[in-house]
Amino acid sequence: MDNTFLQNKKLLLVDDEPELLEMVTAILSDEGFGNIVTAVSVKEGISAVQNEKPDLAILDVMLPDGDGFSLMQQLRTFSDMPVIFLTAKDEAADRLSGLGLGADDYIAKPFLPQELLFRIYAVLRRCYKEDTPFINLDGCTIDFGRAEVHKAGKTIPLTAKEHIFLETLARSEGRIVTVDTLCEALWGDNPFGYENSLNAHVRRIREKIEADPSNPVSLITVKGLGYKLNTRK
Amino acid sequence: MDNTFLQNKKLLLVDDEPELLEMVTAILSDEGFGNIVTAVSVKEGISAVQNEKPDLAILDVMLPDGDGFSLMQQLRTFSDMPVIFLTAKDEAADRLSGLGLGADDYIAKPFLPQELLFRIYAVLRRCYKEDTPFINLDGCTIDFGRAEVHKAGKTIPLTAKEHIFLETLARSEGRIVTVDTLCEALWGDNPFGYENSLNAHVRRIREKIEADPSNPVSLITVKGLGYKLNTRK
DNA sequence: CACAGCCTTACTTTTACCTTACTTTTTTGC
DNA sequence: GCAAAAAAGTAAGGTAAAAGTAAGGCTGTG
Repeated sequence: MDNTFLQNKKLLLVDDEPELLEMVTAILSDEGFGNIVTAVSVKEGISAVQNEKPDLAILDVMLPDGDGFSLMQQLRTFSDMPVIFLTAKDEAADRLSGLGLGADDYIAKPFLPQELLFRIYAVLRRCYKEDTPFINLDGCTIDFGRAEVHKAGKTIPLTAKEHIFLETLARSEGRIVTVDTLCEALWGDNPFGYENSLNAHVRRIREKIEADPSNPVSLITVKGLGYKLNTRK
Repeated sequence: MDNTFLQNKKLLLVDDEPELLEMVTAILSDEGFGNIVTAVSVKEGISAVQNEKPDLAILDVMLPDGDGFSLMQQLRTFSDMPVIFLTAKDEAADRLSGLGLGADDYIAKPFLPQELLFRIYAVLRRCYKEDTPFINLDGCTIDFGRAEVHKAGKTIPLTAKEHIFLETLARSEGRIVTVDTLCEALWGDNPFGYENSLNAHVRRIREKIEADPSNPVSLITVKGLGYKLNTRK
């Protein structure tokens, strides 16, 4: 199983013991995670989530100014990021409060480095499996890492906008993505007046990924609703 | 947190101890899971996955004709369904083999029923949170995320108006929705003079979702009041 | 039997999207 | 910093699918 694409996810670690922070950070860096943020309190944790927007939070249950559970509850008011709890005491009551709140996993100290890593991978994999760097379409494959389309032996480069467009569609594999959502992904806060430009991009993308751009089989328009990307498993 | 939508997921339980199968099945049924399949060996497990296509597998590590790990490895050759291991001995080595293979979680016996449930929810939520909402009707299912009807193996696309119409009805499943409400959902602020057009849509929708459009069983008219959508299950 | 309310079907209109060529903007290489 | 190339955006005419319209036909009710 190739998990390397998960290593560029940003991890947030909240614990008040400096040695533990250091140890875990070391384990994670060794493994290849290059994007680790730490915090030592509930307060710091909250602002770290808001400012850094990590992809996964690993929270100690015991914190100086509260506990990991209340930190998580506060998080949940504005984010549904995955959360793993870390705790000194392996008590059933604690496990249940954490999992009951909707945590994704729970690890009791002391833990083996390998177990921590595996659990992190398991959670990340499930949460971000759509971020895989490759997808297969009917007559071609898209390599998001390289921003390339491979079709009939040829390699066709994708432009920036095309890349975002396809990524947005790929993230909700097969389901309809509205024009509004796409415009927002492409043009940000003020995504108005670009509908026509979107059309032009659709055409150009079809020329790259479809065998017959005028009769698309992968990038499908759903009149009045949006577009969808048919992936081939 | 509302997890009820996860309770119609199909669970596969593989264990060779009848009492444990029975106990876990009882826990799950009590909780509201209505779709539980069991198997007692690696061989049975494999064929259960192929025939029943469950959404989650809960595997005992010890099985008469092999172990849960090899069962999982065989599964992985044709499915990436989520897997939770269940084991008598809580040994680190076991945990690591399971998680290392890409299992989603690992529960040591004896476990608290609550913990089992929470971990099942955590895994299901993670894996199916983006599931498109869909509903089952008498002879077909409607996939709203894809705007498609699946009937007798065929996939029939829904148009924008049909989509809104069905969504409006589905939202108050089974109850009567007035013509006024429907018109407002379809034509917004000034929903007058469209009653006839609504009729036409009703007909077209029935052609898509009913076995016999002239004798509807799902999309029912309630004379003088409106329409209702009979859902199954 | 007459009427109301809905069904059915064929037909017309409309709208959302396609297509293409062209213009403007951004990026790249020298 | 400039010119060339690439990417992105704009505009206009075309088209087919979707929506709307209308007319005649059922069916149950008073």
